[in-house]
Amino acid sequence: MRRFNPQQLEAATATEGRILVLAGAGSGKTSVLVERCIHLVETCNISPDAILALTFTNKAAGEMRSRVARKLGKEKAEKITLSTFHSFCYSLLKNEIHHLGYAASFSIYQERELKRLLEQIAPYALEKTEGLSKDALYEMAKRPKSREDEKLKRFLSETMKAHNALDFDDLLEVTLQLFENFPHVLSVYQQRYRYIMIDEYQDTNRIQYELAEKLAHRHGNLFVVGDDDQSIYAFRGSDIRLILEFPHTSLIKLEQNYRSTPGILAIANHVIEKNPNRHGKTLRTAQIDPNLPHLFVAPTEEDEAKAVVLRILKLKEEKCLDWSDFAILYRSNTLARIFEVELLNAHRKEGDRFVRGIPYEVVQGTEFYERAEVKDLLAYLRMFHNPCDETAILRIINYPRRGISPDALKKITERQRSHHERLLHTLRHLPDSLSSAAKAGAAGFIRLIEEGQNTFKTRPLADAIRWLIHTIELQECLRQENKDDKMFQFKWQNVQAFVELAKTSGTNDLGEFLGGCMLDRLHKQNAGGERDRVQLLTFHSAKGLEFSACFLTCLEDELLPHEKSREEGTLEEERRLFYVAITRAKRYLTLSMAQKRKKYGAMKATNPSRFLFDIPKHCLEIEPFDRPHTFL
DNA sequence: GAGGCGTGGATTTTT
DNA sequence: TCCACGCCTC
Ligand SMILES: Nc1ncnc2c1ncn2[C@@H]1O[C@H](COP(=O)(O)OP(=O)(O)OP(=O)(O)O)[C@@H](O)[C@H]1O
Repeated sequence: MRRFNPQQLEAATATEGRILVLAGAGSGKTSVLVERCIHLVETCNISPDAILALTFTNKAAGEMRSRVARKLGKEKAEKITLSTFHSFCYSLLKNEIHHLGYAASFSIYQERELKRLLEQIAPYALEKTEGLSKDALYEMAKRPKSREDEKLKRFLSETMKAHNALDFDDLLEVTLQLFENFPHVLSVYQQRYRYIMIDEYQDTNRIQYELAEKLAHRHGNLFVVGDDDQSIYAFRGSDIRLILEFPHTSLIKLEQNYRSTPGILAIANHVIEKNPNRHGKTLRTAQIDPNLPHLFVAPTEEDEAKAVVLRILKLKEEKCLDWSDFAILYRSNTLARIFEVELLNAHRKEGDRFVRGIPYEVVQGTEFYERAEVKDLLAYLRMFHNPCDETAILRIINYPRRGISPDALKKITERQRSHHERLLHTLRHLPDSLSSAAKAGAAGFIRLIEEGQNTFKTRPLADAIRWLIHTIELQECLRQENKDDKMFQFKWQNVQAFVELAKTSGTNDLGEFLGGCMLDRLHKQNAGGERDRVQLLTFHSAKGLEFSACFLTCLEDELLPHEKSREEGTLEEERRLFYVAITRAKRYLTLSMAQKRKKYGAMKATNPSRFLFDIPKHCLEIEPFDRPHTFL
């Protein structure tokens, strides 16, 4: 706090009332939040468990906690409730959801799973379903516009309740319902959280707003910080008006940027200026640095990736940076692939040896959890924990094969539906028409569930998972399925990585572990291992972070602005996204694009992002493209 | 009931 | 390019 300017100081020490900090990128908003936590505890003697600080991503929450811990010590820092809205609601519901008739062991359904479920129930919920895609059904249930839509929505929520399951939106919605219907529950939390603060407030949605208002109602101390120019989650329901119209007792603006060089700030301003309807914020910097951001145009996507990697090697050497000072940013997750390949193949000097590969981390990478073998294991765990989770059950009811064919399954679910039973009940009382193979399979499956539940209750988590893998003969099953040994090895490694994840997750509680997997996308790198890695992430997930050197890649029309944004009419949001990305860089910023990129396997010519034309030429150092002479 | 093969559709962004 | 799903045969 010593280095804070007067406005920051004011914000960090104004503890009472409703305070809005509205300020541009890199002006120290998050720093203020951190110092405010410290000030409350150290100077005002507020108990850390009276503080609720909500962030947008788990990564941001983690980062904030470690910054607070540096000053307050780990013990006090851990007592602060510091998480995303979703994690906060999840933990709260674990304790309180019984009021609403769910069990604490509730599952969390992914969007995909919800869509699939909608397809299954639609014929029973609607008059006619032909011509309705699963996306259309999803839209109907989420934002009902007619009686029919309402019917589908109700049917879905009844089904979800029967499955004892929530989706991501439900975590917030159900918490709000709880607060509305059980005032005595709300009052406990209102009482407890005397100071509430929210980061990235420009990206909160209506429900988050209502939750915050309800929680802050008693003490009235609500502190929100944000930047309307960085609102990039409208597609998820965030509403910029919530910050612009936030009723406040005090408004504080921060105008000094401490993060970036003047050259970086200049292009950020040129880009965002082109948006109409802005609430003109000024950003100054006191830094002196004559360097300009760079721009290069590569012939192909592969050339672009190679060039980025070479630049990283060169810059690291020249400026003595760590790997983790570098970030490669891109619009969509799939683009990470190309850079991963080049990072893996890069040769570099370490001391006087040549080594292959640059350490990197794909931030928020969900690839691991997308793997079928991992999803299967998770489904087993979910089923043991919450036997009503029929999405999980249906996924693995015949995997590995146990004789329950699609035909048999149809008979089972038909009976289930006509008798209004739980799936497990039907599996215990099978229809006679089933083949004997299916009957035997179902009986074995029921035994497995019972044994599994017992095992997971009594044994340490990793042991129990090993038991599961052994019992279902997963290794043999994978070997048989994958004639290609390499593929088998790869999948088996993922299975083992999952066991490792459980071992290092720091919990033996199945529910807690599952929560971590679903909400946090726990990663083995999170749990330890080498931290110093080049960071690969989307423009979206870079929000709130900063890096010494940033590479903004794939800056092509159709990618940025994304072609889909054209139909949606969200060009302004795409421009804000570019602004967010630019302002992540502290010292070195390189923009790049490729003239040809593969689309569905075929090379296709590209055009430069239209946003590049918003930057005056004199603000950039435009590099001719030298085909990188690799020493491979 | 299992497994192999061929076709057509897919990719935005996240908790 | 890849994967999911449907159709076919054993
Ligand atoms: N008063 C200050 N003096 C020097 N450096 C500061 C000061 N305040 C903040 N900083 C530094 O400026 C950088 C940006 O701060 P911070 O991340 O808090 O900004 P922010 O407003 O939250 O940014 P964004 O909106 O982009 O998330 C950080 O590296 C921080 O340490």
